[in-house]
Amino acid sequence: MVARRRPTMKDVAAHAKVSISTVSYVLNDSGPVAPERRNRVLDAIRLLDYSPNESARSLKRRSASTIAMVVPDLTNQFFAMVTEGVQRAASAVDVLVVLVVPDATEQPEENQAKLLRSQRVDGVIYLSGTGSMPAAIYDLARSGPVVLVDEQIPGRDLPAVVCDSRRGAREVAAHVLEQGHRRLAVIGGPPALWTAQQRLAGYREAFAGAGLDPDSVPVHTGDYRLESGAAAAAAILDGPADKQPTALLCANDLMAIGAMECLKARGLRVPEDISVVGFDDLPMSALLTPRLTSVRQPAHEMGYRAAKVLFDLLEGNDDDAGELLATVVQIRDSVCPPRENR
Amino acid sequence: MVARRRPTMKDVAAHAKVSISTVSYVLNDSGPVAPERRNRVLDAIRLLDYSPNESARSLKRRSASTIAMVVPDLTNQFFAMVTEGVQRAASAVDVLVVLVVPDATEQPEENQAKLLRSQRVDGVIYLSGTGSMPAAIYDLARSGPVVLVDEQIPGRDLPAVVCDSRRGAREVAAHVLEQGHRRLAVIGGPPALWTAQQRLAGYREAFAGAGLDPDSVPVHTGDYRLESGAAAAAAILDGPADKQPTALLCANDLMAIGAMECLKARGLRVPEDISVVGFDDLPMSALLTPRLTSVRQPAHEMGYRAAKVLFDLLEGNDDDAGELLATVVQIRDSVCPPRENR
DNA sequence: TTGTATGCGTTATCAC
DNA sequence: GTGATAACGCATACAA
Repeated sequence: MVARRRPTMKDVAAHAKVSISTVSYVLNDSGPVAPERRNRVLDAIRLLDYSPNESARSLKRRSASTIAMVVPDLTNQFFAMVTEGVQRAASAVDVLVVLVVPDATEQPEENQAKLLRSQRVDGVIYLSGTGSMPAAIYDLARSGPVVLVDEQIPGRDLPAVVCDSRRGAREVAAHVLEQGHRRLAVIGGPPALWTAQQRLAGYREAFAGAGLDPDSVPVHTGDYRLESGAAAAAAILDGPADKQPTALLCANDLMAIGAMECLKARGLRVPEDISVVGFDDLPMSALLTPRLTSVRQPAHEMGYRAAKVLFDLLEGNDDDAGELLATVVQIRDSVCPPRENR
Repeated sequence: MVARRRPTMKDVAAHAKVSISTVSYVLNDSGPVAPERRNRVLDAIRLLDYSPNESARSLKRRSASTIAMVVPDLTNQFFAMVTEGVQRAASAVDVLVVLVVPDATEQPEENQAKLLRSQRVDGVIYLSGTGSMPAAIYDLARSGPVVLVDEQIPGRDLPAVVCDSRRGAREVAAHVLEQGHRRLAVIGGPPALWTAQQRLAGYREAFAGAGLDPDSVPVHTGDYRLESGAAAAAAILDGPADKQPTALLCANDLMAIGAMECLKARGLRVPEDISVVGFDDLPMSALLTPRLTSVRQPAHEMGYRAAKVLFDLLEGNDDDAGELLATVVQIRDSVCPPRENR
């Protein structure tokens, strides 16, 4: 393979026997050019297999046509879907998406901030998964637009695209209550996370709506990961025998799955012995045994919208949007009436 | 937020009362500079919160410090893990990864080729998932380095990082045969895909090794997706009642899962009525009921290695590496001896 | 050791 | 309609 130099506009101009500016004009039709000469240019471009050097363009235009997507863990299908949504929106407008997966063992702050300042990306879409980045993030936001997905930072008002988690949580909880459950337990997410707070709030609304004292329902705190769900379930089962819950409300599917694993390991059946619901409706959740009742978030759509918001911001439109996307409860097999009602 | 112009080297130079080149020298320590002046520069940089414009750098250096990762579907956890591996390797050397998820509805060829030619990326890591891109890919390879992951193109010799699928397949199949199964059926992947061919070959080796005529084992062709596994299973069950298989060898987990769904829907139990094995060992596979016996591929490692190979190529080292990575069979609950041996 | 000047490939301004 | 030409921000050969 001969490592030949890529052709530049100059080469094209020479071949087409026109000036460089003319080539530029046809490339961006940013100026008038006689039909005949335009064709000569087009031909030369094809002939030389020319394509513009985007680095030079970026330099000139002061914009990289690139955004960054920060995501904690691609293996989580929910995050993967959000990311795909971002990708889709970006590629529709010819924008590149660079993937940033902060390594837990380093402190990403400086790196990410540097990335944005380096002008290699015009903006960033941020999904921390932990809710723990106020300082770093906010620094970022001073150098360029940042939009949050699936989370929100209480104090500061960064644009964010989120779901109505509270409503979704209220609805699944209501479903469980309708089945007759009265002794419940919640496995919640990281208290620092907005979504975790919202879901908890939603559960409590449902409790109150069903005449249950929200404060009477024990809340076990997890971290949205599978293992923490299992641990919480174990803690619950190890609690006083006389008030074992008949249903577990888990703030996400991963923890619900962990909880189910734990129950299974202890010989308990779901839902006959204990009902379980999750949140997120991961693709895999419908493949479990029993199929997990959950709340679907439009993950792909969230990513897509977030990207749109970012693009708006980049174009100067201060269209903060910010409506809550809708969730929908997926009723499946992991819930049934409690034993005493059967 | 005042949209102030980002500082340039010139500004730094002015503040530090040195020339532009001196600033450049300390930035890349590409030249000698007196300690005292170096400090002045460093201070100015900090003071102005300066960071170099990477577009300008790319233009000058003729390299973007960016690679592209082409992946068909992030929702597939195997692909997600490979991608994370790539990301990890890249961020270790300060290289950006742009994510390309070809939309099935467009023809990606031209777009991708253009991306590479535009010099926004220095190289590409390619994972088609379908094996169907000879032309487009090969075009790509003329404009810059391309390395394949988890696949290989028969005719042309592009660098590729793959696993020893054949061996893994041989080993699971052997495991199944050891359990006493003699009536088997294979649900294979897309015949165009190298991995599918390898796995099929591995199965056949095991058959032969167990004294079975490889040609006597029916092969149903799927496309590596869940639905196709279900369809294939349905086709098998609808076959002649007198030679129903006692075990299903599925060329990947997704199809195995689809098959299990189908079996379950028809009231068949796994593994009591029929054993099932997969390939890939997706994280979710160990969470199914029954837990799926599968072959683990070091997905993360594959991505990591692929990125390494690409970087070597970019630095001119023609280190094609190319050893096969090892797989390891994960024996779990979806296989048991056939009924007649119990 | 330091500074000046030129070029990287494009875009855009301004004469012609 | 068209074509010089000056930036864009940085790196570097070369002169001082």
